[in-house]
Amino acid sequence: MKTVRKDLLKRRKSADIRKENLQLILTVAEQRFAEFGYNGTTISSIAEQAKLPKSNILYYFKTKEVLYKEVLSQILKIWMVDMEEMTADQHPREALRHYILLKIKQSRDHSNASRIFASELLHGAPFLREKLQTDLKTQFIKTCQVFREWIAKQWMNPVSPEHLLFMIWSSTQAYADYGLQSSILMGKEELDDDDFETGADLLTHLVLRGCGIKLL
Amino acid sequence: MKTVRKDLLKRRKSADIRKENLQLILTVAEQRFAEFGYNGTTISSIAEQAKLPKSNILYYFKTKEVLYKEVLSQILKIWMVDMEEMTADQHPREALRHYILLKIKQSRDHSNASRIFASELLHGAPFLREKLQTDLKTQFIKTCQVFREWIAKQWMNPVSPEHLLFMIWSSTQAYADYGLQSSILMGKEELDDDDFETGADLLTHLVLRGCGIKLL
DNA sequence: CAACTAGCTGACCATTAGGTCAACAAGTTT
DNA sequence: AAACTTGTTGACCTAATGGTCAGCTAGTTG
Repeated sequence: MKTVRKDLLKRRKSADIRKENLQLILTVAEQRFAEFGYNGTTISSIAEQAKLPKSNILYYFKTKEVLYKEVLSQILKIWMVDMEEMTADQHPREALRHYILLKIKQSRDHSNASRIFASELLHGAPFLREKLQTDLKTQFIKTCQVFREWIAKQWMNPVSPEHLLFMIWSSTQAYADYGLQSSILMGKEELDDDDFETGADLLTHLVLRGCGIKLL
Repeated sequence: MKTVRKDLLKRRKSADIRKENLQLILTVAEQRFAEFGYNGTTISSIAEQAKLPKSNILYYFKTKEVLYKEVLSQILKIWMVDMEEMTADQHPREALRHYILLKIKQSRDHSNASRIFASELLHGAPFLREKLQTDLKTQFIKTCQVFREWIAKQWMNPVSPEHLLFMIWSSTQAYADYGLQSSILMGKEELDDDDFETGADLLTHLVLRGCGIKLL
């Protein structure tokens, strides 16, 4: 295999090799961690699936913990981006609708990342605590502030910003976390596009109506 | 210790011993599994916390898997009870409000159980799949049917029963699963009674208004 | 109280997992 | 192409973990 590649595609530069392997390992690791959790995932199993020897994984990531943290840090970024887009000058009708849609899409498109994040929280966020207390908290406070301004402008009813945000997070997150349960209960192999759409619609509707936001 | 107990409380009967120890082990195991997951929990750590020798745990539960399954099966029961209470002849206003309240209380009072359940689902429900497909699915279908009848009676808008139920599950469940995250973000040690109440109120409000159920 | 059963436990074992290392191969630089 | 850096890997080590077992003690029963 490798010799073939070498012959066909010339020799790979060191920098490329590094980049490719890092990416490969991170991708595979994300899959495994999502499915089996931190303790349930072995370096060997990652190696096997990546078709690399175990030692090679350890060459790029000194320890399993380092690898896991690397995976995690990428996830938190993804998780926070969408929130930044909501600003006080937007109308909550569009802003919330948009945010909910993005968040549900994320559950579909980055299901592994979402699940790792959830699992981490579930078990007390041992590796993520600090970042939660700093990065995410900052963003959280900002977003709550946006909600408060919307309330001040009487664009929405005075609901608790914190709890509203939790509620949106959990409901959207659920399409990743509990996607399996849902599909089992509905007798499907997997949730389909329609499910994600119905979910997004329902949630948007509940939130907008529940917060007394005019639907236009 | 033991000799003291024996002297003070007479000798314990075999049956009692069995019952007490089983209960003790199950309780401790639930704590550990909730905090560290299946793979992250060692029999030794359970033994240590229960102040029993490891062998004694293995005496009552042949394997770790057996113990875990026993913990799980108790959980699913708890998880399903509340749902049964909703029936078509009740008005959704009271029925849903009541259900949401119970479910959130459950997140508070049985936080460990809730988290184990969540973790199990998150990782593909390896030990629970069957029971989901049978017991829970049956109840799920029943409850969706109740929702449909409410819709037929025009007591609520025609929303997707399945997705509505998912949404209630995830939002209430969140107070157990993400309780830690929430408290970190709000700068508290723990979620307090007030939080649970605010959460329940908000969610109830969103659901009732969002489903067009008259608030009285 | 003798025979029996249930509860208890330390010593032991096999497997596995994370991680090290030394030696070699492949790229890079001068 | 020699010297050097980066990438690769199998063999090896150590610690932990799930689980067994033989022998013990404590309750039960005829």
